Amino acid sequence: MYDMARGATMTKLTQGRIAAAALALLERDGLDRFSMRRVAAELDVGAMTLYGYFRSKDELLDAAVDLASAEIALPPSGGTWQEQLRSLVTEMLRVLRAYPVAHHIRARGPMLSSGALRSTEAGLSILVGAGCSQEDASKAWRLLFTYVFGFAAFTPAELSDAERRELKLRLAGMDATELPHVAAAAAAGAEAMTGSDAFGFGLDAILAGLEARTSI
Amino acid sequence: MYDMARGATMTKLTQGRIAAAALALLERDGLDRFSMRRVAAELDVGAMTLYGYFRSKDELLDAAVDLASAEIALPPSGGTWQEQLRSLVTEMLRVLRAYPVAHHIRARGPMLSSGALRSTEAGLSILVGAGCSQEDASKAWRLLFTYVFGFAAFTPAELSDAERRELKLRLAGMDATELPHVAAAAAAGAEAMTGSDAFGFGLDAILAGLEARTSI
DNA sequence: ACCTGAACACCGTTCAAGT
DNA sequence: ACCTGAACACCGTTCAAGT
Repeated sequence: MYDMARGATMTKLTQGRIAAAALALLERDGLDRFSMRRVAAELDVGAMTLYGYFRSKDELLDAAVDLASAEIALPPSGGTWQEQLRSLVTEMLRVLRAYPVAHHIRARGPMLSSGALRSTEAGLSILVGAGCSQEDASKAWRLLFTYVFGFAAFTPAELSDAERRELKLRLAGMDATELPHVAAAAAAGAEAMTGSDAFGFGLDAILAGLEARTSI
Repeated sequence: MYDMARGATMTKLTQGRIAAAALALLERDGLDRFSMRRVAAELDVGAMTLYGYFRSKDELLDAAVDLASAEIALPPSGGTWQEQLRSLVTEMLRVLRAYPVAHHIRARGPMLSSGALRSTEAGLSILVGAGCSQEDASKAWRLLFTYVFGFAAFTPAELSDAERRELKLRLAGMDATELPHVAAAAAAGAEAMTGSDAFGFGLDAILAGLEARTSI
C-alpha cells in the first residue's frame, strides 16, 4: 500500500533496475558524485536495500558497466578486417565516453562480465576470421582493447574554455630551453591534444602494425 | 620546542616533503587507502596543515605523481629509435606499476607537470631525431603514451592465487556456444591475460605500425 | 607566518530490528 | 522475504581561532 506514495517505484526492485539507475546516475553526475546513498535515493528506497542485491558498491558499479557494454553495437560482417575492427573499436570509444566510468574499471572486474565479453568475442572473431592464429588474436585484441580504454581514460574528450585557458597558461610557462620538443609541439597548437583524429591515427598505426607482426 | 616530541618532523614542512610522504603512502597502501588525514598523520601534523601547501587532495596527488615521474630513467642515446622508445616506455611502465596511481590520473592534470614532461620530451626527441615530422611525432607519442598508461591501468600485473581461482571459475562458467572464441582463448590459458610479454607484443606492433605510417 | 581542533556535510557498510 | 534506521568508522574541506 505505502508503495503508492513512491513515484516510479511501483515495479519490483531487481538487480537490473538498480544497475540501470546506477548507470543513469553515472551518466548524469559522473563517477565522483556516484554513491550508494544517491542511487538508493533515486529509487526511493533506503540505502541498505541495495545490499540485498549487490554485495558492495564495486559490484554495483561493475553491473552498471556491464549494462553499458551491452550498448556497444557490433559491426556488420561486411568489409575488410581492418574496417570491421575500426568500426568496433570506435563504437567502444563512443560508449566509454557516454558513460565516464573508464577510470573506475579494474583489470579483472567488469572486463570478464558477460556484457564486456560481447565485444571481446566480436574482436577475436574478426581477427581469427582474417587468418590470425588463436594466440596472436588474443594478443592483438588485448592491444586494441588497451588502446581504447587508455584513450578513453587519458585523453580529454574536449576542453572547456576554462581548461583551454589553463592549458595555455601552463604551456606558456614552459621552459623552451629544457623542453624544446614539447615547446615546439605546444606552439604547433594544443588542439592536437584533444583532436579525435588522434584516435584514428593511433588506431591506423596499430592496425598496420598488426598486419606486419601477426599471422594475418 | 614542542617539535622535539615529533619523531622525524624536525625538518621544516615543505611541498616536497609532503609530496614525498604522499607518494610513500601511495606505494605502501595504494590509492584506495590514501587520504589527507593519513598523509598528515604520517607527518605528525594536523590534517588541515596540508591545505597550507596544497589546495586540495587532487593537487597533492598530482604532486606525488609528478615526483614519481622524476624516477623514470631516460634511455641512453645509443641504438635505433625503436630500441630507445622501447626502453623509455618499458621504464615508464615499471614506475607506473611501482606506484599504483595510473587510475587516478586525469588527462589534463599531472600529464602537464614538469616531471611527466621529461618523458614526453625524451619521447618526442627520439621520434624527431628519427626523422619524424613535428606533427607525426606528437601523434606517435600520444599513441605510445596511451598504450603504457592503458596497460598499467587495465592489465593486472600478476594474479594472486585467489584471483587466479576466481578467474578460472568465471571462465569455466562461460557459454562456449555463444562465445566460442573467448572460450577457446580461455582454454588456451589464462596466463596470457597477465603475461608481461603481452606488453612487448603490443609495443612491437605499435613500433612497426609507426614505421609504416609516419614520415620516419 | 604557520598551524590547528571543531564542525559540516558527506561516505560505505554492519547490525539488529522491523513488516 | 524484503526492507530499514541507527550507528560506526571513516572522508574532504571550511572556518574561526590559536601560537
